[in-house]
Amino acid sequence: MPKVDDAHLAARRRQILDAAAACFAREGFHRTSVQDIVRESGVSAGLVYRYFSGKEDMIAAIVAEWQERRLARLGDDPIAGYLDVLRSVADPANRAEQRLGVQVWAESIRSERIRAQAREGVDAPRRLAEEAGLPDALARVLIAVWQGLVLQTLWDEDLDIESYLQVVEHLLRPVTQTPATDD
Amino acid sequence: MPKVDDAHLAARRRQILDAAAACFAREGFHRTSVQDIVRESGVSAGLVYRYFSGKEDMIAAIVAEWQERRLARLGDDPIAGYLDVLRSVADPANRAEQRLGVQVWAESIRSERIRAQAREGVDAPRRLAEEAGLPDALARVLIAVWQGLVLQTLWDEDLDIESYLQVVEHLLRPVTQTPATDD
Amino acid sequence: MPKVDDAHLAARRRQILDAAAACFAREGFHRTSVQDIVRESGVSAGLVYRYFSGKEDMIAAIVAEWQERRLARLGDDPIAGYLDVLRSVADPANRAEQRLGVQVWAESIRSERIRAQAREGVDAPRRLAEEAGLPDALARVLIAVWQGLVLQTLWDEDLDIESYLQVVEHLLRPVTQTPATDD
Amino acid sequence: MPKVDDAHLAARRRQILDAAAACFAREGFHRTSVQDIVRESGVSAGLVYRYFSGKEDMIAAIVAEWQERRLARLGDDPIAGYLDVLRSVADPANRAEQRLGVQVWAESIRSERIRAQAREGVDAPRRLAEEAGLPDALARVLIAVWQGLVLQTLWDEDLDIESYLQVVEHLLRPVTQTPATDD
DNA sequence: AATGAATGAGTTTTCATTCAT
DNA sequence: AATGAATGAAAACTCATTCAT
Repeated sequence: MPKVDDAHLAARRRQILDAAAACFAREGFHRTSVQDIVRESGVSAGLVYRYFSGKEDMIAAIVAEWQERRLARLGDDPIAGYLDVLRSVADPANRAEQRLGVQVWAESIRSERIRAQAREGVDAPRRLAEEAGLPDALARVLIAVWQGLVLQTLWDEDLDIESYLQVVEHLLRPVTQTPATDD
Repeated sequence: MPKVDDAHLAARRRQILDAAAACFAREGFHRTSVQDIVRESGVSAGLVYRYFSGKEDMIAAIVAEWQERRLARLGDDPIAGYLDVLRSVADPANRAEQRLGVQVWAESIRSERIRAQAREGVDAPRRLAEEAGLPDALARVLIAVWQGLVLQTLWDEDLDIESYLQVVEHLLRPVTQTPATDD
Repeated sequence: MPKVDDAHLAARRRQILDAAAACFAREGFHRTSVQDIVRESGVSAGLVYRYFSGKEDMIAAIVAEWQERRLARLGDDPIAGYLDVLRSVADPANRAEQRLGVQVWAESIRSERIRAQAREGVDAPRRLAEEAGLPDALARVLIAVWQGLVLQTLWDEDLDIESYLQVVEHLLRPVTQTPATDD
Repeated sequence: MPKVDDAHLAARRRQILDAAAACFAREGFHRTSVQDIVRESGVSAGLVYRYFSGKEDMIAAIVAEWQERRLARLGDDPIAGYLDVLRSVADPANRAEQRLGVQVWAESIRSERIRAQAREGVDAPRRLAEEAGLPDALARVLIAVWQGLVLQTLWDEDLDIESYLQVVEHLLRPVTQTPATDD
C-alpha cells in the first residue's frame, strides 16, 4: 500500500489504541501482552510498532487521552461540571474508563512519565479552582471525592450515586452559596 | 530434615513477606519478579515456594495484611480516629504503605478475590458508620476523601496536609453536629 | 507505468548500492537492515526489491564490485604496483573500502559463492605472479602482507605505513633480484 | 539442584561456550541465534542467560579464549613459536578456530570492545618482538603474514603450507641470522 | 529445612519481504 | 516506476516454577 491519507493513519492509530485501552481496562497494563493487543486490534505485531515505539508509549498515549477526556468533561463551570463528572463515573457505560483510571494510578507509582501525567490531572483542576476563587485544599478534597468514587463504583455496582451526590452537594452548600448561610 | 519450631516458620514467612511488600510497593505486583523477592529477602527461590504456592498467593497474603492493618488503624472510634488516619497518610514514614495500597486497588480490578478484600475495606467502615448513625453516603464520601488523599500524597510530596485537614473539618462541621462549638 | 531509460535505471541501482556499501562498511552485512539501506539511500523499500531480489543479492553485488575494484587496482604491472596498493590501504580515504573487505572475508566463510569470489581475489594475482616468474608461495605471502595490513590499519589509525613499506621492501630485496642496486 | 561445585559450573560454561564457538565458526556471530546455541549445547535458553548476559557477552568470551590460545601457542621463542603458529593454521584440525578468527575480525569493525581485544592480539606479539630486539614494523609484517595465511587457508584447502613456510623462512633469513650471511 | 541450577513457555521487539495503490 | 503500509515469522531475552541434592 502506498502513502495513505492522514485520516487512514489516524484511524489505524485509533484502532490500535482502542484495542489497547480495552485490554488495559480488562487486565491492567502489565497483564496485557502486546500479542493481546495484536489479537484485539486485528492488526499485525509489526504494525503496532510502526505507530508506537513500545508498550510504554501506548500506555502514555492512553493515559493522555484519558486525562483529556476528563478535563473536557469538567468544562468551564467548575462546580456544575464537577457534579457531572461525578455522575459520569457511576454510568456503567464508562466503566472501562474508570478501570483504566485505576491502572493509571498504579502505573504512576513506578513511572515518572505517567506520574507527571497523573499529577497534571490534579493540578489542572486545581488551577481552574484557583481562578474560580476556591481554596486549593478544597479543590484537592473535591478531586479526592471523585477519585474515591471511581474506586468505590468499581467495587460496588450498586453504589447509590444519587445519595452520594446529595451528600457532596450538602457538604458543599456552605462553600458554593454565600458564606453567611447559617447551617 | 530438621524440624523447626513455629516461631522460626513465622519469622521466615515474615522475612519473605516484608521483602515482597517492599518490592511490590516499589515496582508494583507485576513488575516485581520472584527473583526480585528472592534477592530482597535473602532466602532461596525454593524456600519461597515452601511458604507460598506462587506469586499470586504472596500477593493475596500481602493484600490481606494490608487490609488488616487498615481496619486495625480505624480502631474503635471511627469518628475521632478519622482525621488521624488522614494525617497518617501524609506521614512520609507510611509512604510504602500507601504505594502498596494503590497497587492493591489496581489489582482489585482483575482479581475477584482481591476485589472482595478491597471492598471490605470500604464496607467495614461503612458498617461502623451506620452503627454511629452516620448516613451511608457520608461514610462513602469520607472514605473517598481518604482514598484521594493517598493518591495525591504520592504524587505531590509537598501536599499541605494541614490545609487539607482543615477543609475536611470545615466541611464536616455541619454534619458532626456540635453546632455551638465556635472553632 | 512510465518507461525509463537505462541511464536512469543504472543511476538508481548505483544509488542503492552506494547506500548499501556505506551501511555494510559501517555495521557489517548482518547488522544492516534493509530499512537502514532504505533510509540511507532515500528510496522506498519496494524499489529496493525491484533492483535486487533480496538482501543476499545486494551483498553479492557489493562483493562483486569490491572484487572488481581490487583486481582493477592491481593493473598490469603487479610487481611495480604492489607497494602502491599497500600504500593505498593506509589512506584514510579508503577506510570504508577496507572495512567492507573484512566483511567480505567473514561472509566468505559461510557463502560458497562469496568464497569463490574472495578466492579469485587471491588466485588472479597468483596467476599474474606466475606469468612474471614469481614462485607461487611468494605471491601468497605478498597477498598476506596486504591482507594483514588491511586489518591492522583498521585497528590502529596511527600505524606507520612508511616503516611497514620499508620492511616489506627490505625483505623483498633478495627476491626482486636487482642485487647490484646499492640503494 | 543445590549449589554445585565450581567444576560443575565451569563445565557448564564450557559446554555452552563450545557450542557457541561451533555455531559461530559455522555461521558467523550474527547468523547464529541464541536458539542455535541452545540446540547445539543441549541446555535450556534460560541457563544460557545464567552464564552470559547476552550474545555479545558470549562473543567477547569466545574472542578472549581465542586470543589466549594464540598467544599461548606463540610461546617464549618468538621466531620458532611464530613458525609453529603458521604451521598450526594449516592444520585441518584447527579449521574451526581459523573460521572463528575471521568472524572476530569482522566483528572488530563494529564493536569497540572486540576491536580492543583484536588489537591486543597484535600488540602483545609486537611487545614480545620489541623485547627480542625486532623492529616494530617487522613484527607487523610477520603478523600480517599469519593473518593472510588464515584467510588463504580457509579459501584453499590445498594450500601448500610447506612452500609458504619456506618462503617465510627464506625472507626472514637476513633478519634472523647474522646479517653477514650471504644468502 | 533449605538451596539454587535448570527449565521452557512466554515476553517484547525487529526485520526481510510483499503488494495494493 | 515508485511508494510505504502491512505482514508474520523469528529474534533476544525473562520469569514463574520445579526438583535433585
